[in-house]
Amino acid sequence: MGVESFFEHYLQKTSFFQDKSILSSSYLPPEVLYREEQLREVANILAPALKLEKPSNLFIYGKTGTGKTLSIKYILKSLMATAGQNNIPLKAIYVNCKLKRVADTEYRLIAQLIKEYGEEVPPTGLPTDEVYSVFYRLIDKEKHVALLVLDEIDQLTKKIGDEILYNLTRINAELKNSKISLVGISNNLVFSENLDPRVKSSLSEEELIFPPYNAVQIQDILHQRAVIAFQAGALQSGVIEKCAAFAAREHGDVRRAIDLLRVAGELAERCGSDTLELAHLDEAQRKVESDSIINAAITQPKQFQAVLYAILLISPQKRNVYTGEIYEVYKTICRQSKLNVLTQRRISDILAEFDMLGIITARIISKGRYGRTRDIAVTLEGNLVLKLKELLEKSLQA
DNA sequence: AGGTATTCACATGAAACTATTCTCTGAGTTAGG
DNA sequence: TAACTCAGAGAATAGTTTCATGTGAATACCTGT
Repeated sequence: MGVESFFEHYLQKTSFFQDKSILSSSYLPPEVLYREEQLREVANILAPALKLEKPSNLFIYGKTGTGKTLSIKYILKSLMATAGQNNIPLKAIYVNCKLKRVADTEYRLIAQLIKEYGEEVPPTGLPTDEVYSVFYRLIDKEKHVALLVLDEIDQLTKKIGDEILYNLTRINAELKNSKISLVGISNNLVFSENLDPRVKSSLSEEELIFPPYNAVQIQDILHQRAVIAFQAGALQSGVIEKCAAFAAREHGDVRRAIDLLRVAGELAERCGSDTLELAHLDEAQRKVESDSIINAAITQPKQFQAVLYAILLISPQKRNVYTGEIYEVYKTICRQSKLNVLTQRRISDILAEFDMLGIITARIISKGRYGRTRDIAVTLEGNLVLKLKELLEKSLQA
């Protein structure tokens, strides 16, 4: 079949997706299922903002994919709608603190807030105090209440400490006209434990926990979306159930389930099937996993790649690899590809990061008289290892 | 045999350094009046 | 004299190095039997 006729054929064929965007993580459904209680609480806590009183600061905990972000966005949306109808000067700002180069440092977070108020501040070169005073000026210019939602706030403090949170809680003392309330969202359930007590007490005036969804709930949520996302009859029976079961096993992460469903759909579509079958789900799961790992690996900087390549070179022969061995191999790799050789100290950190990313499994063991080291194992399946090795080799040549 | 003390090979932490990107300031220069 | 240019001082940030300290358990070394 020629390319042209392939395109023709492609156009003719109707997709069994009706609206794929429903399955993307940015989709905001008209109704949030199984979070009634949480929604009610959040609404209760934030409602005073409508009367221009400062709502209590709120802290929301819950594992990934438990609907935290979705719920908050949902609330903010209806809150703003009400405020708009009644001409209430209310401003809601949602910031994801994890986004690189957007809000992952104190300076950038404030800069981002300034942007939300319609002004710009240079990306660097200014003292942080300067940026703060610009922000104060902007926010205090006209009387209003600001709701500041900091998503993935634990990432922020992990990187740069909790000083910034202290500064944020102190903002109100500096303001004459306006008031600002903080809503922190964290994936880490024990986040506040290693926080400055002053910060902790003022930040968590109210606390809320989002429990994981169970399998039945995940099913309903998937169903709610699948009905609009797919053409009628596009799903083989049992697909949603199986998808939900996968996710429930992974501590109730709905986002994973939705991703899985979308990828399975794309897969099924690509191989020309009329329906989304159970087999596609299995394949999708493999694909999701290996894609994310490959992607993580090849977007790493050169030095990281060199380290990973070193690991992959040794790992087939041995079950357990130690830091020292990796470092030796790494050094020769560096010399071959004209990279400068980093310290073992640095490599140690890089290995720790790979562990966090889930590319390797590392645990610290003591070999008694023979020292202490990371015990590193590659958990990827053989096929993936080969593929990765190839990609890394190519990348390091260039 | 049983109990300590050592010791290894790193881990982990903190601080300092380097390079890059960007702003702001003020001295010196230029061009027009 | 006003406008312009350009070097230098300062900031923020990422990535790294340097220096310092921590650490779990296999071994070496005792000790008294």
